[in-house]
Amino acid sequence: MVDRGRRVGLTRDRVVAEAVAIADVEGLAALSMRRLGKALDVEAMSLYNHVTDKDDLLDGMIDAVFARIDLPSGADWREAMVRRAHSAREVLNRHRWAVGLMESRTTPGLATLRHHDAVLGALRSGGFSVALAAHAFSAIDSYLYGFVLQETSLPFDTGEQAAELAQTMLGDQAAQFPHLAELTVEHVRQEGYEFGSEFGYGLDLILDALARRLTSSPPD
Amino acid sequence: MVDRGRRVGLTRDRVVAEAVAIADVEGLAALSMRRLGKALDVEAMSLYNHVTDKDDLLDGMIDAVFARIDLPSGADWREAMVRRAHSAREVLNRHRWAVGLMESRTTPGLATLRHHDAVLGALRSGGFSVALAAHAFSAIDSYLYGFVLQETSLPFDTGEQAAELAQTMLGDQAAQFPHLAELTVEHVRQEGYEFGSEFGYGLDLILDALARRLTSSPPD
DNA sequence: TGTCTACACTTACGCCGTAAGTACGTCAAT
DNA sequence: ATTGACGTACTTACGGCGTAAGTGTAGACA
Repeated sequence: MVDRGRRVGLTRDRVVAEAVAIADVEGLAALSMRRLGKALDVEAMSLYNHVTDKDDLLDGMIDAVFARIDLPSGADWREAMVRRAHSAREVLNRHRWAVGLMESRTTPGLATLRHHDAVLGALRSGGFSVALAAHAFSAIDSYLYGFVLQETSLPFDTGEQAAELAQTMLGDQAAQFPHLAELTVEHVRQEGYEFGSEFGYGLDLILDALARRLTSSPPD
Repeated sequence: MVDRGRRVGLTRDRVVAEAVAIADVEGLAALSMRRLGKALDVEAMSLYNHVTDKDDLLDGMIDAVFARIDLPSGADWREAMVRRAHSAREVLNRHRWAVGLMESRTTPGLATLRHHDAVLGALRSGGFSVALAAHAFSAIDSYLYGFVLQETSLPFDTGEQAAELAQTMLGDQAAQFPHLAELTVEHVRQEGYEFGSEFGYGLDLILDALARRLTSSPPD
């Protein structure tokens, strides 16, 4: 029988943290209770002393991710939004499984609530009405999650790889999809193109429009 | 032995369509090869004559969803974008599993390519440069997917339900999250509020900003 | 010292995706 | 009319999954 006296006590946090680590390295699909137990030197069933469910574990993982995103800070609301958006993008990219998982989670954890509250707070003290803050929050977060969703599912990193892949995918059907072909040839196949740099452009679009609503304000 | 002479031939399309139907009604988690086989009156393994993998099946399902989204049409690019965005939102909402699944698919199907090509085409003939069309495409789709992602994971439909839920979730911690509390009380708890109506607002933000870039154009 | 509690353990069940091999209906060529 | 190849559905089996249920033991406190 294994020596369990000297065990460093398992905790929910340790379990969740290890689950995050496994999902990062091996993908969410590879995360099973048995795999997680092995990583923690414990049988799968022992994990259930710290987690009610696999679902509960997944909830915890999402919350752990939110805890790593920088809260917005600073007097300038716009700058604060930009910084936290980039932080969020970076964190969600480091944990590629997170966005896809969000769809199925419905009960936000503490860090998630704290994060959302801070974002709303930054907007409010930037002069946004409650209604406009709600609009801004929804628009920015939708864009953020959607962008990361697309970004993480891309099977390439650089523009060159993208162009290559696009060419083989389009294949001889290039004629059938002229605009995609055009995009590939004239835009993506540029020295130094990266899809990631699109992020700032779209974010600016939204923030520009919000700024205009804020100053020339009909309050809704 | 079962009568298999009179069988209506299985096809990839029939298999995919039934898989979509099951995922719609019972959720993606309930979709297993055995479950799908049962629905088609066939053993699980027979499905592999029409589908190389479960992954291949999932690819097919995503493509089937894209096939149901209206292509943009009409002379006015903005109106065309609005219509196709609403169509996409509606379709993705009817197949709640789709957005979450997109994250893990990397090889787009025919309908998907056709759809993306048409969107780019509508922008180009609306006067967008290749570069601006790329920006617009990325921004709009990110927003679209992100919005639906959030929308489908909401455990409520009306503002009242949302407010109720928010109140119980915040609980006595309302003081800890003042801005969320404020939002709930002053905004969400309105007669007739629905999160869904946020969609148009954010979309307008993006389209407004794009229109401005288009007319006062530095071409990038 | 004796009892209680917390936590890790074992076993077992019914699912899952799919590799491998088999049987049969259909149809073109003989 | 017979044959043979092909397409398709079938059976069996394997290793892995989440987790219900029950067991054993080390450490804390009386």
